[in-house]
Amino acid sequence: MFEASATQDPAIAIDAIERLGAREAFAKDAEIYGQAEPVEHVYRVIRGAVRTTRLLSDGRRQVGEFYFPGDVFGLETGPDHRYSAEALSDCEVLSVKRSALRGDVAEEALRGMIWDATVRELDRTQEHVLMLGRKTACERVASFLLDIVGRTNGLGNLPMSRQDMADYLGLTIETVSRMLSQLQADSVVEFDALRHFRIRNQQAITRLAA
Amino acid sequence: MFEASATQDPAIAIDAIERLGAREAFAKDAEIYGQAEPVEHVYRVIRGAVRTTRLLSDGRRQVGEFYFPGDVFGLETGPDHRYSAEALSDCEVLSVKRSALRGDVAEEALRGMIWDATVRELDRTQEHVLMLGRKTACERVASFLLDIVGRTNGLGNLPMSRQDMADYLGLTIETVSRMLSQLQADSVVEFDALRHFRIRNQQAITRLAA
DNA sequence: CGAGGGATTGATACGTCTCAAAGCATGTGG
DNA sequence: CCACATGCTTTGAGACGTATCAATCCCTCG
Repeated sequence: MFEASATQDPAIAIDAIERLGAREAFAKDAEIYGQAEPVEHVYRVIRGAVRTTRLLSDGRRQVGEFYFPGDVFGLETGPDHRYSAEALSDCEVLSVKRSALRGDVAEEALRGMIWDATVRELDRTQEHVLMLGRKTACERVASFLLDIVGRTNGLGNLPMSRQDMADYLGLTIETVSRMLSQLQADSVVEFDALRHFRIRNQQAITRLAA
Repeated sequence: MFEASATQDPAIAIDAIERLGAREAFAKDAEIYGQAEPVEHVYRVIRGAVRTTRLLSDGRRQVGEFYFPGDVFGLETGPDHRYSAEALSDCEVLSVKRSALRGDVAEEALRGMIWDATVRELDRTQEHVLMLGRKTACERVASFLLDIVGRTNGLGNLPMSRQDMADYLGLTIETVSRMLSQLQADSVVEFDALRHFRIRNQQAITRLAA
């Protein structure tokens, strides 16, 4: 259960979800599932990007995570979703009914994939806790940019708005904007468009990410 | 794998870990495992309490979680620990070698228990993210007290220091202390000892926890 | 090309941190 | 059993970082 999935060919799991999964398309900002809805499916991003969000009663919003092609989401654990999931851009996802996973020994590979995804999710969530608990605004933004680059093959594309970034980083939109401006002024990164940047000083951004 | 564990008798899993696990005792502040050590065991608290912590390079500390009797910890996911675990008080834990879990169909119940514990861990970590990202100091402290009461059968015992609380809540020790004083002044809680309190106004603390 | 909404920048307010001192538990030795 | 020493906790004053409010900018899309 633990080490097995690390050593097996990931293509087997991909094959399993592709055989069982239904392809679905969502328009930008469409809800994929809602907070407090029952957990019925597991999803995998094919194209585009997805965010999960959670609302406090007075409207404060926290973004749980961003998901890119290949990422699995919807792994939440209770009977009901605690986060809702929305399309960041027009996107396509594969979805598999959780009930399809029960008792079928042939889908062991798919289970392994879900275990791996859960483990990765926990890992990333723990990193998120460290960031929100102990990093400064500048460090959070730097960490975020570095993380995005690492997850998207070095392309500095930001499919999310500044508000989404702020709600992920536990900051306001103005603070995010100021930090981005500052990083650019310090020649750490360079934006050639609102949502596209490149790293100009790898060493500096790595140090700033703390 | 998903629903199965929810419907099965938890006593079976408890039995499995008790049969396989080795009982170990740790003195207050002793390290159970260290950051960057290989992940070899899974643990369950028998008596006392445990904290997991993570250090930034410059010494800033984040407490990941507190664990009480019955809780499973050490579930971290990569080959190496990203958090270290320490005894909050003199305590006893059961530990099971992860390698003992591999390929043994008879230990399915134990696997189910680990799945459940991982899921609970993810759940709590997501709650932690929301708290650190979007709650005020007062709300964090109120949430924390409420959580502790919920996890320890209504006993308002705090086995951790103010510093541990601060590092869990992403605050300083002084701010935690001020918020506790304020909650007490407002008759929301009452401390009869440094580490023992009771809730005086359930409605108020629930509202403050946001 | 013009309208609209997101993003940036600026000035100020506020919450939390920092530094410092005093208070209070806990444990030790007389 | 008391007195003291030690370390943790509380309280206070001031500094700092981020939020808030407001105006302008500038992309994007129609």
